[in-house]
Amino acid sequence: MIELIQNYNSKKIYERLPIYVHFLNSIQENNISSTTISKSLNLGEVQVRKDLALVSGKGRPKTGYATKHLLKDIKKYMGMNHVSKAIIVGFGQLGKALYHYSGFSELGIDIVQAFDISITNDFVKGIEELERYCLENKILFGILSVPSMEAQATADKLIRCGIVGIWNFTSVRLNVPSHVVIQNENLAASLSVLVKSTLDKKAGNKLEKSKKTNIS
Amino acid sequence: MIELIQNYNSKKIYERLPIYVHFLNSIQENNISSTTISKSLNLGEVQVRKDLALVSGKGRPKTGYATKHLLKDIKKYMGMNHVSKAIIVGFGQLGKALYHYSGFSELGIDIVQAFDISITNDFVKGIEELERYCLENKILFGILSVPSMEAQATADKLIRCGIVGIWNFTSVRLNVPSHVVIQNENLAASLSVLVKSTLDKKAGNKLEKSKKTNIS
DNA sequence: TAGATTGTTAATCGATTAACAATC
DNA sequence: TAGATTGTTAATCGATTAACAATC
Repeated sequence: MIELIQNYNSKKIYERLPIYVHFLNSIQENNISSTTISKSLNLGEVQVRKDLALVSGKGRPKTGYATKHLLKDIKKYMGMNHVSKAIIVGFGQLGKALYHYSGFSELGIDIVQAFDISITNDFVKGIEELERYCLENKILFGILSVPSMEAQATADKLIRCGIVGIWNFTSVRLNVPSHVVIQNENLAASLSVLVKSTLDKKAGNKLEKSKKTNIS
Repeated sequence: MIELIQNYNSKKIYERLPIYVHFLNSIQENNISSTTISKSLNLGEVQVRKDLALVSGKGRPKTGYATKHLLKDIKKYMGMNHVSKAIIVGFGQLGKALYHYSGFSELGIDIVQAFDISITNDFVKGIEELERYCLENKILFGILSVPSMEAQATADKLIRCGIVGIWNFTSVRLNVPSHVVIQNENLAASLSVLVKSTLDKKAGNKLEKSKKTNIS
């Protein structure tokens, strides 16, 4: 008999692991249990345990996990043990806000430079310097916060500069070659989801269901 | 025989419908096919058709959907046919960027006012005016972009003001009563997902899998 | 009529949760 | 030993995709 077990680790776990990292950084205890984590973060107890088992599996019954050790394992798994350098293109209000956002560094991400067509202050370089800068500094990640009109052209340029991961804040659905990863951050759509979910709940639906009942 | 069919409409569809709205607003054609939509937005053809069937179901073989009609049906389904008023608390760089973000209005969302502890310009009111403003104007949605330290206390205050949907940009996992909907927008975690996914792809994994093979 | 396109059922894939055995 | 907690398998739930019938 041949048995094939595939232990998938879902994409969703990638969203939760940074949350654990942030939490573990904030506590003092040397040991922490999955129960405590799950309660603090409003996540399922089993889910937390499964996540941790996948990336660490060094928990001990009764005592839980060694905080430091767990943190190290999660960071290693997520590639946070070395710094990932990212640049921003489009230094409007959103680009500026992201540039100064403080939550990235504990996750091993460093926004090293911003670019824009107009140089408004010391933080930003002109777009014409983009290519040389990215190639010289081996930048892999780009944050796209330009006007929609320029989204695709700018993405194309980023890819020519060696960027392989694009965080896309524009409303344009980018076309990119298969070696490039796009993460869309559609703020307007996201707020819409909140509005609709809230209206659903007010109307008494968890999620709307339509039910057909056939009796034959 | 009793047959029970439940036609779930997933949460995920709520993320796609605004994307369709934006796309439909951008085209000139009177009719549009699901094939064209799916190609333009890089979505599965069947998925688009299923989404549209759920909210409209007025497509015609050979011609597709009447653009105007489809747009109306999606908007109605999502509650975009009336304006949802939202306020922002925390007028730092991120709050400012969101306040001036232009993508919300076509989705029926209007950010009507910003609040902060310090009144830095004409757009913002002092936090002490929050309660009266929200109650008087029947505000249901709040955007939380305050420092993490004040996140929970501010959320509590919002809820006392009648807010039932909170778009949470802080890294705090809020505790709220069951009638309140939270949508977490964890920017740091989101960029982490991009980094990890990109590193995966570079390493040649679609998604990492661990395989156990037992032969007995 | 032929072909393009919709709409729906069934199958597959992916993610979470429940149950419970293992262990410190 | 008892009890708290981990780790894992099986079951359930949710979302997408494939196959194909219906129809303009």
